[in-house]
Amino acid sequence: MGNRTERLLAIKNIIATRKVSSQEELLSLLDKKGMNYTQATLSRDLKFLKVNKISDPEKGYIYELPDQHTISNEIAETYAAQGFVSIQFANKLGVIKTLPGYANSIASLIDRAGPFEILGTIAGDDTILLIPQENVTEKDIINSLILIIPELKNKI
Amino acid sequence: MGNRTERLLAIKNIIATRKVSSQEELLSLLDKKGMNYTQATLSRDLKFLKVNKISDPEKGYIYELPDQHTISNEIAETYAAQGFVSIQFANKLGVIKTLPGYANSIASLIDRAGPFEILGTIAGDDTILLIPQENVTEKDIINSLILIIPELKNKI
DNA sequence: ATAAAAATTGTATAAATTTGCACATAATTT
DNA sequence: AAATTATGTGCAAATTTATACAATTTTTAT
Repeated sequence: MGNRTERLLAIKNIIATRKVSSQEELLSLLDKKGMNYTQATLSRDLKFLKVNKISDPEKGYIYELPDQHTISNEIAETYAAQGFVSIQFANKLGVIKTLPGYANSIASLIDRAGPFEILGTIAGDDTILLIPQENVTEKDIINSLILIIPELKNKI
Repeated sequence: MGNRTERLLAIKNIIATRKVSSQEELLSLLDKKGMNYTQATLSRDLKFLKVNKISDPEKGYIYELPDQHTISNEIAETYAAQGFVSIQFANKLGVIKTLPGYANSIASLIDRAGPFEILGTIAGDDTILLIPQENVTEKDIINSLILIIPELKNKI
């Protein structure tokens, strides 16, 4: 019946709007809207809606609608990979060379992904300094970079 | 017991490589590599690595490294929004007009996101036919589109 | 319109994940 | 070097999420 559809829409709406980190929480938010169901139903709904649970600095983990994610793709990555020229290591530091002007955007991509292998980066105009975590090998660093920008695989 | 960094790398590696859908499963995969810990440790590790749990058609939900996602929506989305011209509704159907040649890529974006409000799409060269789910309003459809391509907000 | 099949949901329970506590080990300070 | 502090981990309890089953409603086919 229309009831389920209505509930699914409400759930999508809530999750798109606020940070929800458990089904119980979602349950009580729906309750306030006069829709009252049980946690089991929400479990099924979330699966149906393909809702993901993703890391959030504030609340640990929160639900997220799948759409957002799925979107970004080759276009973005290709664009990033385009500016990448090379990477070399010396004295436990990594140095990435990029086309002029690309360093900052690539570095920010790395920073945003924030893999634990990489403590941080400093970017100039066509150079990125990359500070690795201790006990992490060059190969580990490269793997984590490829994970962030898959197209790099062909350029390293 | 090996060291933590080594374990974290192994976990990243496993998750990047295969579809893992529970910590127990991950536990036994590590076990096979001679690394043996407890599920509680993995729980903490996954949180540390900001690993997400995302919907997967095969295995229900699987772990995914955060990198992939986060990458860079703007570029891809802007690109998509660029081709969007208008949307209109008639007889319970939606019709999206796009710039010539854009219809397919935009439609595939919608299909990939697969919001339940939209049963499916059919794309020509500059037109997308959009078949809504029953009992879903035009506003619901538009909201779900905006969720997929936020930049559309200004063009609708 | 009616019987059969399919879908929806709650209840109870199982399974999966997180967390408090205790303890060991490593790092830092004095 | 001793003392203090921080970090990592297992265990068990608590919390959160998923599911088997049964009751109920909706849909489909006859």
